[in-house]
Amino acid sequence: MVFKKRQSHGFNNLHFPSVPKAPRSARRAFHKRIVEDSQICAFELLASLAGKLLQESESSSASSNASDANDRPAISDGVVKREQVETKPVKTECLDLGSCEESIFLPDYGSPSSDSRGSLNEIPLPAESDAILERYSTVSNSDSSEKGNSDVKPIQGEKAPKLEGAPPVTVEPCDEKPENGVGSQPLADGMETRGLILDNACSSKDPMKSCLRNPALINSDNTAKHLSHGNSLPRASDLKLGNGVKLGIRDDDENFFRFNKLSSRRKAFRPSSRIGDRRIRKLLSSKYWKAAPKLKDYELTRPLFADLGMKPLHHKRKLSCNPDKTQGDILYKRRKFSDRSVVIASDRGFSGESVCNSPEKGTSGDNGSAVLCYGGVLICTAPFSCFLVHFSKLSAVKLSIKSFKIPELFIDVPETATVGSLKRTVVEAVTSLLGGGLRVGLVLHGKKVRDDNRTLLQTGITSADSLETLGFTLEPNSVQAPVPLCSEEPPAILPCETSHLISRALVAVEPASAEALAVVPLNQKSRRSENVQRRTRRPFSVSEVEALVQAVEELGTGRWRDVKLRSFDNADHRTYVDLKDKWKTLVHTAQIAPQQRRGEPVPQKLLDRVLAAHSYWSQHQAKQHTKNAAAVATATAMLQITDGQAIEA
DNA sequence: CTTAGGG
DNA sequence: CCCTAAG
Repeated sequence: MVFKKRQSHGFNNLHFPSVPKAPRSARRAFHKRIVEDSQICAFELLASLAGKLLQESESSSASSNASDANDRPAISDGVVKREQVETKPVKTECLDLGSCEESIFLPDYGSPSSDSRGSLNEIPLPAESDAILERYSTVSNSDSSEKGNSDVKPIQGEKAPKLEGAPPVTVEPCDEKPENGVGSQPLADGMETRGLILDNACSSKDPMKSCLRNPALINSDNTAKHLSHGNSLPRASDLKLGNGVKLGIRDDDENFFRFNKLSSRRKAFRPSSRIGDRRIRKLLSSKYWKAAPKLKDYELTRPLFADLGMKPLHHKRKLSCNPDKTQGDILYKRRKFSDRSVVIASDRGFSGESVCNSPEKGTSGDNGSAVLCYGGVLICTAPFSCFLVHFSKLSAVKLSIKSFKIPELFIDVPETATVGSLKRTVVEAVTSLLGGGLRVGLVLHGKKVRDDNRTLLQTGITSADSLETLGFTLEPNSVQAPVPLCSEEPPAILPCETSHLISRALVAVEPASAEALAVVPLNQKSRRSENVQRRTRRPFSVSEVEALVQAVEELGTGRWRDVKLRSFDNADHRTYVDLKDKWKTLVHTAQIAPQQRRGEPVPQKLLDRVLAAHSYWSQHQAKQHTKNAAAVATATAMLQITDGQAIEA
C-alpha cells in the first residue's frame, strides 16, 4: 500500500524533525520528577483543569498573544536570545511529558500570528504560547537565513538558553517557586497556569531540570543540528528515510539515559507492558466520536487544547516505521525503570500490523485506543495517557496524575488528503473533543467509581493495593462532541470556515479533501471493546501460592473450581481460571532456572511441591483414566456375565 | 459454567 | 490476565 510505504519513511521524519529530542528527554525526566517531587493534589489539578477549560476560551487568545510577544526568543545576527527568562515556568513540556515521551507536536495552524514571521508564514506554526515547535521554528528561521550559527540548536521551552555562537551549555538554575500551587496562578495566563504543574514537579538545582531547560545541551549532535536547519514542519524533502529515524527514537532514548545519569535521584517507570497497554486500550476505547468542529469552537478551544498538553496525544511510536524495533526498545527501556507505580498507557505503536489493507481490519480497534485512519485504512493507533498515583503511608492520600486517558478517536480522511491535513484533522478532532467540555472519571479496580459522595476510604483509595488500580479518565461532558459509534449518520463535514482556516496553512488542503477531514466513527465493530477493561494484575503472594499448592496437592490439577472454593473462596479477585493460570506459571517457574524467575521469589520448597504435585497428578490423572476405562470394562464384563447367568438361569 | 490451553 | 473452544 502506498501509504504503508510512506509510513515507513515519512512519518518519523515527518513529525519529529521539528522537534525536540531534548524535550522528549526532558519530558521523561519530568516524568520522573513527578514521581519524586510532586505533591500535587490530584483534585486540585482537576479543579484547575476544569477552571481552565472555562477560562481559557475567553482569555487565551489575548494572553497568549501577550506572552508571545514577550516571550519569544529574539533573533539577532544568528544569536538567539531569550527575553524575560525567568518568570515563566518550563511549562510546555509539562503535560507533554506526561503523555508520551514520543509525542509529536501538533502545530496550531490557526494562529494568525504565524503570518508575521517572514518566510515562516509558509509554514503552519503552532500556537504561540505553547509552541515548542514555534520556538524551534524561530531558531530554524534564523539559521536557514544564513545568519545563524550552525551550532544553533532548537530552543524549546520557556527557559531556552542563550545561543551565542557556541552551543549553549549554560545551565540555569531553576528559580521557580515550588509552592506555586495550581490555584495560585492566574488562570487567565495560560502559560503560567501551565507552568504550575511543572513548578510543582520541578525542583531547583536538579540536573534534570537544567537539562530540561537546555535542550541544546542534549541535542548537541548531528541530528539536532540537522533539525535546526530544517523547517519546523516537514517538507517534501524531509519525507525521506534519514536522520529522522535515528533521531526519533534511539537518540532520544540515549539522551534520556544520559539524562538519567545526571540525576542523583532515580525514580523509575513501571513498565506498562503489553498487558497494561491492552488494558488501557480497552479502557480508552469506551467512547467514540464524531467531530465536526466549527470555526468558533476551533479557535476557542485551541489554546485550551494546547494548554492541556494534548499535543503529545500522538505517540511517536504509532508513527514509527520500525515497529519491532521501536516498540521493543521502548518496552525494554521502560522495563529498565520498573519498580514504581506508574501506569503507562500505551506501548502499542504504529506498527506494521496496524496498517491494514482493509477497513474492516483497521476498524477493529484492537491495536489501540485511538485509531487513525487514512482513506479507510488504519494508519495507526494512539493509546495515549499515562498517569500515576502513589500513596503515602499517612492517612492522607497523595497522588499525582500524570495525564489522563482520553477517549478513543476515529479519524477518516481520504487518500488524497495531505499529511498536513491529516495532522490537522487530528488536531481538530481532539480540539473538538476537548471543546465539548470534560469531566473526570475515576476508575478503581477496573470499575468506575460513580458515587461522588463516598470517601476515599470508603472507596478503597487509601492503600498501596489500590496504587495500580486507580485511574482517572477524561470524559466528554457535552452532548455535542461525542456521538455514539453506532450512529448511522453520514460522515460529518467540516464547515467551510474551518477548511478555509486550514487552507491558510502551509499545506494547502484540496477542496475535495476538505470534506474528508471529518472525524467519524469507523464502524460498530469497535464497539465491542467499549468499557472493557483488563483486570489489574495482582501478583500472587507467597502465602497464596502456598495455599494453591496445598489445594492442588489434595485436589489435583483438574478441579480448579474446587480449588477455588476450598482455598480462595474469599478472594473474589481470584477466579478459578486465575488459579489455573497461576498453577501453570508455577509449574513453569519451577522448571526454569532460578535466575530466570521474576517477580517475588517463590520459595524453592514450594516450587518443589509444585513439581511433585504436578508430576503426581499428571500420572494420577492418567491412571484415573485407565482406571476408569478398566472399571468400565470390568463393569461391562460383569454385566455380561450377569446377563449370561441370568440367561442361563 | 468449567476446563484446558494458547495468546 | 485474556480469550476461546469444548464439554
